[in-house]
Amino acid sequence: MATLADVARRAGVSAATVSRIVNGSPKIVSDELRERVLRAVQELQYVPNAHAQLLARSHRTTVGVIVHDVSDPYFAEITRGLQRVASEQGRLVIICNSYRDPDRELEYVELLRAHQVEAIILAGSGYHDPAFTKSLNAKLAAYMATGGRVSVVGRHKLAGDAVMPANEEGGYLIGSAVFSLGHRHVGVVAAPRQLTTTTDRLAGLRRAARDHRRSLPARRIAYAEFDRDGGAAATAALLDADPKLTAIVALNDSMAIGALSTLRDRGLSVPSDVSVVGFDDMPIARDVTPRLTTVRLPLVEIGARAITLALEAPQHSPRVEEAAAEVIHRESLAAPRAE
Amino acid sequence: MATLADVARRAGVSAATVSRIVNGSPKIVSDELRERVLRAVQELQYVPNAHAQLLARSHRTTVGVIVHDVSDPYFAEITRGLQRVASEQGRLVIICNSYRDPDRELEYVELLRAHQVEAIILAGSGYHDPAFTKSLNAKLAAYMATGGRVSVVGRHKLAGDAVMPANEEGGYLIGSAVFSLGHRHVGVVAAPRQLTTTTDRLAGLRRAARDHRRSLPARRIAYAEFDRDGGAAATAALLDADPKLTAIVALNDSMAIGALSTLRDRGLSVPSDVSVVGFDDMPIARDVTPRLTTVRLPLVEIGARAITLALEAPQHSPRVEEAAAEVIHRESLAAPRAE
DNA sequence: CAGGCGAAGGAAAGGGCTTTCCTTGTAGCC
DNA sequence: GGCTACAAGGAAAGCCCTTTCCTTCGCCTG
Repeated sequence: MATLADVARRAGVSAATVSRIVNGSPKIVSDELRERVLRAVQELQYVPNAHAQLLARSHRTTVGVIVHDVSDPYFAEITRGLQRVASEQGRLVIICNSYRDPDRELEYVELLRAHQVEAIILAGSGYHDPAFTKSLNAKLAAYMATGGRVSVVGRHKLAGDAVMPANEEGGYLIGSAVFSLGHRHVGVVAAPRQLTTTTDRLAGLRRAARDHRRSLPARRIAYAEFDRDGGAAATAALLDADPKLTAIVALNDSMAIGALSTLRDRGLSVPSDVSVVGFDDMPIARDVTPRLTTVRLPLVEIGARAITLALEAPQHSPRVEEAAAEVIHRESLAAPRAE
Repeated sequence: MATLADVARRAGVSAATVSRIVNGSPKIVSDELRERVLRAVQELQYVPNAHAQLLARSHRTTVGVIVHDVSDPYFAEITRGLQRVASEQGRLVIICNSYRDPDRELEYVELLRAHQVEAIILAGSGYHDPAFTKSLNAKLAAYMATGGRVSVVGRHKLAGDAVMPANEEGGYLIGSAVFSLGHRHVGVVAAPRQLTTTTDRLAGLRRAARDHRRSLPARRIAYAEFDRDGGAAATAALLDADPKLTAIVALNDSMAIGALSTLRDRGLSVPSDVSVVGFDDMPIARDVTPRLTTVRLPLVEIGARAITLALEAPQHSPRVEEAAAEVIHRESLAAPRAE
């Protein structure tokens, strides 16, 4: 691998000159030397060692983002918004998938610190796990103490800037849509209960139930993995427990799609037999049959705002921004059949 | 930010000792010193600077992968297989999204080289673009000349190990399935023609047509972006040009879903009016209505094999491995209605 | 013509870590 | 007791760059 010194030797100049030319420093260099150096760079196919540069330079230009899984559309959207701002600001972003494993999340914070990132953005849901939250906080505090910037998406009980998706509000809106149509037997297909996203959305649902003089008994809430197969399994369990269900609220679109699949397998049609609603408005929501009624969160914007907060100068007190939720009405929700 | 030297000072030992303990070197260190050092590490929240480590160490442990877009399920699957092997082998992987921009692809090769990666895996489709291929080859050659390893997924005319998805074969299989049912008016929803993936799949389709004494005239092939909306637009164009179409072959599942959407908008039902088939067997293929008949490629395995090739010692001549395609029969393909 | 100034390039000091090679001290052996 | 041998820790030489001074030189000014 050719080094700066090799180039300098070949061009017959000092390392300083090569560095200045390669990096386009404002210092004036004669055209002749520039020419020679550039030729040497070409001939040797020289590429600067990024690690040496990072070590020698003082300022950082990389930010890290920890998500559950970028291939999940929810995080893909957030990441897209984030990347856009990052590019605009000349920052590189390192993406880390925690796959919802708290330990891995901890490791990644360490890794990003090791890589000297300028900011860490935590985009995954928070966990109801005091021990974990405490150690995560400790790690982040150590990072922030040395000038690192942190921002989070969602509820984390972390001292840092945050963008809050309106999960509770979204739950309330979609719940109201369902209850106001007259549904009385409503099942909820929920994600693991240790995720704050789950409890927040559920809380909104409960508030909507109360407002409509309905209740959401525990037996009508099935917890499962936060994906299509989890949704399918939870729906099956709900249906077995109460065949009279007229509506199913899934806590995200993937689970709603799983619900659709189970319903189809059982010969129940949507929405005439059972209504189904989702959450997140993933792109695929408009392409399933029936098209999914769901809650839209401005995910791209959430990502963009999270990184913007992280890149701006820190304030005295942590800033918290809300991102509004909105119900997208499609075909999968209808009034229950008259009994 | 605490450094190794800070830890050494605090523990009252040399930097060498700290390094040995932190990295678990085989050299024996007394329990007492180990104890003191570990305590200092804790107290200072020390995390080694990854760049300094990479600079000081000789061996590389990171690999880079360039894909079109990880949030595309096709690449998400490949990446998953790749990540699995990487973790098993103790390697970190850097993911780069080229968004199908050749220039960005070039830049990323440079960036990965700068980051001293051990191997580069090119997972995107090749391009029919001699100028680009040439400069990419030059960059990769320079990288390989200094000990870098390269492997590619798909056809790239690159001197390196390769895993070849059976695109031609897959095209042939799905084409045969369509033609053997008696379809005579078959439209193709194709991706941009400069992608080798497109031409390979098309070639298979043409071979199937010949075998069944049919043809695939140019007017029945519509090229568009390789995504859902591209598929929807191309389908509309095809239908406008020839309303008698009885089958549509989309070159990937996203485009097939777009086709389904256009068909639905026009009140045509699938498969009774028009059959639709896709390619890639993305997870969502079984969840749309009707369930999509498509071609499965062992994507996770392709990713795993690509990185395995890259990590193994290079052979004299580049190795090329084939990955078989298989038709997955679901509901979106049926015989054409008798006229 | 001395003195000063600005332009152009180089020397060298880091930046934080790994690792080889040394030094020191102790145990073991005849 | 004198010697070897080995265990345990440290000194210091890199790894490859950036950047801050310095030096040199030609030119202008008074």
